[in-house]
Amino acid sequence: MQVLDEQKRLKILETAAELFAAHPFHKVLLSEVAEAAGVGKGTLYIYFKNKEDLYLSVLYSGFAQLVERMQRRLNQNQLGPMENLEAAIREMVQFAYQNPHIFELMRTVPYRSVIDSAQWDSKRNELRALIESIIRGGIASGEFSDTYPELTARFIPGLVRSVLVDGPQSIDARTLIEHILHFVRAGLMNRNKLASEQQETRSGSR
Amino acid sequence: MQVLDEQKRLKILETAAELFAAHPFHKVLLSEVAEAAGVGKGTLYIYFKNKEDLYLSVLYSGFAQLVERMQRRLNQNQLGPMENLEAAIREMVQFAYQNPHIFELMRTVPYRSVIDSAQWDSKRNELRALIESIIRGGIASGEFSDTYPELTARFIPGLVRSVLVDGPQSIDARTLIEHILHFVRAGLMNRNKLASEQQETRSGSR
Amino acid sequence: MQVLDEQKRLKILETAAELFAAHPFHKVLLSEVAEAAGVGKGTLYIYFKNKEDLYLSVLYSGFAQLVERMQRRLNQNQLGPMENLEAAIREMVQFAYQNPHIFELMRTVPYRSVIDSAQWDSKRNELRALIESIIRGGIASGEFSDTYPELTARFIPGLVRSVLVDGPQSIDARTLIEHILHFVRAGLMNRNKLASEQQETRSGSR
Amino acid sequence: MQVLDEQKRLKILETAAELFAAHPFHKVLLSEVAEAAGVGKGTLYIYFKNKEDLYLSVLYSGFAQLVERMQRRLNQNQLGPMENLEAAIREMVQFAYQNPHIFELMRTVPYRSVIDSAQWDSKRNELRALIESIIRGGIASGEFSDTYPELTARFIPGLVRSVLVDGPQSIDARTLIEHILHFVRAGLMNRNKLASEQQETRSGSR
DNA sequence: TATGAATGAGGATTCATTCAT
DNA sequence: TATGAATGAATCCTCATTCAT
Repeated sequence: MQVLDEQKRLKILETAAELFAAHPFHKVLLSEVAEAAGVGKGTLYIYFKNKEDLYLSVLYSGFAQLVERMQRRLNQNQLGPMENLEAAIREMVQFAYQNPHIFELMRTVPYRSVIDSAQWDSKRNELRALIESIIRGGIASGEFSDTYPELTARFIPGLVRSVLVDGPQSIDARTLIEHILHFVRAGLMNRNKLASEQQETRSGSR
Repeated sequence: MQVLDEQKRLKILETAAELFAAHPFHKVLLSEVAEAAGVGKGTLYIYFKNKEDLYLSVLYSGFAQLVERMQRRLNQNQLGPMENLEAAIREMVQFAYQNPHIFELMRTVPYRSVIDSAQWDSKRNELRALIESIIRGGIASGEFSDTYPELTARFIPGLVRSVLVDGPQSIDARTLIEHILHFVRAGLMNRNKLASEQQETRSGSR
Repeated sequence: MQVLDEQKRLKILETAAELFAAHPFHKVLLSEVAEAAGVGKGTLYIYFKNKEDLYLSVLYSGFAQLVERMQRRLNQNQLGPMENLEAAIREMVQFAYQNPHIFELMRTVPYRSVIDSAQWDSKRNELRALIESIIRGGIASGEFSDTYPELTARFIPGLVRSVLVDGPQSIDARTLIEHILHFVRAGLMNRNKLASEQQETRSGSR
Repeated sequence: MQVLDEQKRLKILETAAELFAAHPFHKVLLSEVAEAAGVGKGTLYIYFKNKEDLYLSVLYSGFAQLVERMQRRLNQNQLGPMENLEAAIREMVQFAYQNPHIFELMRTVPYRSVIDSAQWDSKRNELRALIESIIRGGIASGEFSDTYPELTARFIPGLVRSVLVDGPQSIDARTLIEHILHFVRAGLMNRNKLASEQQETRSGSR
């Protein structure tokens, strides 16, 4: 199952992603995937062990993409914690709208299956860790205040997902981002710092 | 399809909920559901039209239960918006811990089906509407401030669910409730009211 | 896989036997077997695990039949060793003409497979043991002389089989039986006894 | 399909013989044959028309070898019919021990094929004819007595094979040869000649 | 000549659904 | 009403064969 033509593998993955996004697993026919990808049915079995492997590969690769995108974006421009968190949320929402089924999968891989699920778990943890590290950064710098950063790190993707349950069409991305940011900012806001700033402001205006 | 033995119907629903929560739709065999429920395969078709109907019924009945509980609690004691919201969240988390299977199923219906899934959708909307009405109540009374109450209403169950995907054992209910409440309070806090109250406080303390 | 309707199971087995006799394994379609047996394709899978299991079941049951027939015939009428051997050979040839593919299988089950192959080996050994016991009986009674009865016991089915390789049509059963008997009699003839009998005869005729 | 590299062709044949002997036709994959033979899958199609042709070629070449060896040995030293028969049997057993795969394949061709299996059949007939001619020679010279030489000619390879199905290790070649010879001698013995010789002997000894 | 990636016809197998009991 | 044996449409998957390189 060594990959032979990475280009072809990607083409299949892409095509399958579209179909799995549009229909549930058991309604997606491999014959359709093959045709849509412009390859023979047998070819699928050269690049993927079976239907399930193809499905999980779609999800894994999508997920890996998201994590990679977020990481790249964070490394790109060194910003403050809040800007980082905003960027992460924007990236996540954007990705979620483009790949609604990938995000749906964040619920965990449905069943302990073929694919090395340790690989999976680690990828999921990467996302969580990424968000958590941003939060902890903010706490360290005094900008954020959070008693349970590890819970908050799970909340954020959960907020994105909660809206997509009804399909992305139900709300536009911009609004969603804004509202999530509102909640996250409010929840992480350092009251003490805020209070002392207000104090200063009041003092200065006198 | 007049329901004949409500006890048996519930037993089937319960069993199916467990299985559908543990495995994806296409991996759940009706023969397994029947066996696990201690009925014959044919019996399933007396109580449910087909596999998909069974699936949707699981969702519907689960949500109906949750909604009913929440409504009862809210009617029980007439309180202010924040107390109501707190009660709703407590109820929801409690339910999630008691019925992890049902809550796990709070995901997209696997496919836009031939079958009329309106019934199930409407139950889901009821939950949303319930939460939303609490929020709108709070806005009306000036206690809350929220630009998109309909989004917030989706966020709340999403927060519960986001933590449970890794299994309820990963966090205790009390902590989860606290952290959700923290975020919800922060997000809904009426800054103006808060500010004016602080103003009053400061004025009064002088 | 508990047998449900033994009658139906036998019908399938019979039908499959005919088809497997007429065509090699991979040319026999289960759809054809099902149709010929007057059952649905799925029904085959109620009674047999899969195609291979069906195939091996055909062979095993055929083989068991042969052994049983031979045993019954031998028990029926208590005769001398030579008569027994003749009866066994007649039975075997007759069976071979009726079930050419079963006999072909005496070569050992093609590969260590699904079916409990210990069951198989024991059945094959039964046939061998049956013949061998007849021979040993003859040796004990002084009618036969054989240095390697265990080899001879293998020779006899081998003789039957050697002719069937070209298909039963190549020679008629009667002639085959005669010729096999000729060889077996000659090979097992007790020369000493013969000689002494001849001696007696000559003596008596003087 | 001009043969290009006889060495490679033989390597393929050898490998295929092993695999076809070890597994039934439909379980032998050409990909496995190719790999085991150390050639590409496509190469098989340069040397053989298709899978069936490969199979038949294995049989043909195996038999051709055996026939050739036997013929060479018979031509080598001009002897009497019994010595020839003995030599043939020794050669056959020896070959069987050296090439268990080929001998194992001395079974019915799996199916009456599209492909012309006449070639292979004719090789098999050559073996038979060779043995038969020895027998007929013996009959002509009065040394043998046989009502069905064509059957006997089939019996002899059948005797060899019957023992080898359980693996050659089960019996040593020398014993097998002896026992086969015993049966063949006994079966072909000219009773009249024997009788008259005995008569002579008795007469002479008086 | 040699290769092995690609192919797709062919067929085994599954499982939701039916229905005689 | 309850059952589970029977069904066969639906579909995954295999593997002999081809052909561009």
